[in-house]
Amino acid sequence: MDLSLESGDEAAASAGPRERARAKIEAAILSAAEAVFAEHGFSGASMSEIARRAGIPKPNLHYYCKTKEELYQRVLRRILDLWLGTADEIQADADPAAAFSHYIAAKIDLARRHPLASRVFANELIHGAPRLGDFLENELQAWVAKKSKVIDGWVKTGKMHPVDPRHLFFMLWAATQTYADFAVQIAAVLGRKSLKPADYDRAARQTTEIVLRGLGLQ
Amino acid sequence: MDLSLESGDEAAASAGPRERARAKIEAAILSAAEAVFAEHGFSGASMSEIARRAGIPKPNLHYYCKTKEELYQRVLRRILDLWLGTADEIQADADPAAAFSHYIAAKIDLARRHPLASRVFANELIHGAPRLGDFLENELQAWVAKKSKVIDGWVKTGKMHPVDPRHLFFMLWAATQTYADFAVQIAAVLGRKSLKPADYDRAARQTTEIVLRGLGLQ
DNA sequence: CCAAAGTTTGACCGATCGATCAAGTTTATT
DNA sequence: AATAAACTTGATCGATCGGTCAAACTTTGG
Repeated sequence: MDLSLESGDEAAASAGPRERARAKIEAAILSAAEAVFAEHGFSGASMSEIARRAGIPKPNLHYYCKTKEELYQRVLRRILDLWLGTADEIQADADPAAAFSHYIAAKIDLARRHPLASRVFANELIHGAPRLGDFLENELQAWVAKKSKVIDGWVKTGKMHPVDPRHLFFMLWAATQTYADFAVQIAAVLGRKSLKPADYDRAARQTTEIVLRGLGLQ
Repeated sequence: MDLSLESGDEAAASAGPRERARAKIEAAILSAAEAVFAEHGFSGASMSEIARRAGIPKPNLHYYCKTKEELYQRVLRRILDLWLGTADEIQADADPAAAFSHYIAAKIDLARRHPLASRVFANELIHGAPRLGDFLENELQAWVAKKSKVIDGWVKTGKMHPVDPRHLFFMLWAATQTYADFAVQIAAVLGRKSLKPADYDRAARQTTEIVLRGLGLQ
């Protein structure tokens, strides 16, 4: 049964103090790394700063993550799983209006709760995704193909105006993630130091309205 | 009249071979710098690689641009002017539907013709705009305020559904620039090596349709 | 034709980077 | 208690970075 199998990062359920300490340190490392990678990009991020923010000496950081590349891959993988976890509402038997409403709300909520993750991913894409492996061509494309079939179905049954589902997703991704990736710009235009909950709410409401009406769902 | 005033980069109209050579070199430098900054970000970009792509030795690059910071500022300034130059169609006496159509088309055309510029700007925003000075708070905010008044006017005269113009701009910026900033992702999902003209056309058409209908303009 | 100014370039500098090492400490096992 | 394994850390390495220097070369103006 192998109950001693470590489940990765944080699920140190019933374990000795060593496992628990290790889980805590690895969590601190991943959190610090995400912040530094989001702020400075891969090249600009330094292992020294990540170690400092995680509260450990630099050689100790290398003990847990052999190379900067490996640390980045760990951070990235966590983000990709977060990314693919959304949009379970878009299914054939769902109501299109409700599904898109929920999707937009969920995506903007993701931007609010995980802005650093979004920025690391955006940074990776901007620079040509040199460290993303085959995620885009395999996992993401399959994800889009599956959801596109659902939307094509809605179109064929006259439930919404005809659209190219793929470009629709590009638009939804962009319109929602912009509130994480380009938050500085948005905050500056809105005259704030940082975005408030009301800003995200208004963004979600207006984006939903325009998109639903634009798709003939309202 | 001071006809000898150099107008900056390339307008070496009637000048000696030295001025013309200088203009050509500076153009090569800015072009190379834009490409390298877009690909690697500020920290990741190296003066050596910029010099190599511009076809000159590194000390010669420093002769034309004292520091990496100064070179980046020059590249950035050129991009910001390009950015603010769009959207002259959004004016009080214009037809809203035509104005938004033209704006979306112009923005996507900008993404197609200047993807590197868009990526440098996006990269700057993602990392908190540490080198953007007061552009966001001054120039951009004023730009948005001016255009927002126009849109507010259209709303008050019942020409379109009520919206918060600022969030509308966030959506339009995101939906159009995504075709430059995240072109790798889009190309991968569409199953292409790089985006084709038809992709941009379809993007512009569908984005325009959804937005116009969403704003009650169609 | 000559001196001054502008331009080019190989060699080099200190700083910082990712990564390693070796010696230490702490914890788990028997 | 003893041994092995896991973990910690100051010191240090070679590589690369942005930037400089001084000596050469080229154009310009008188």
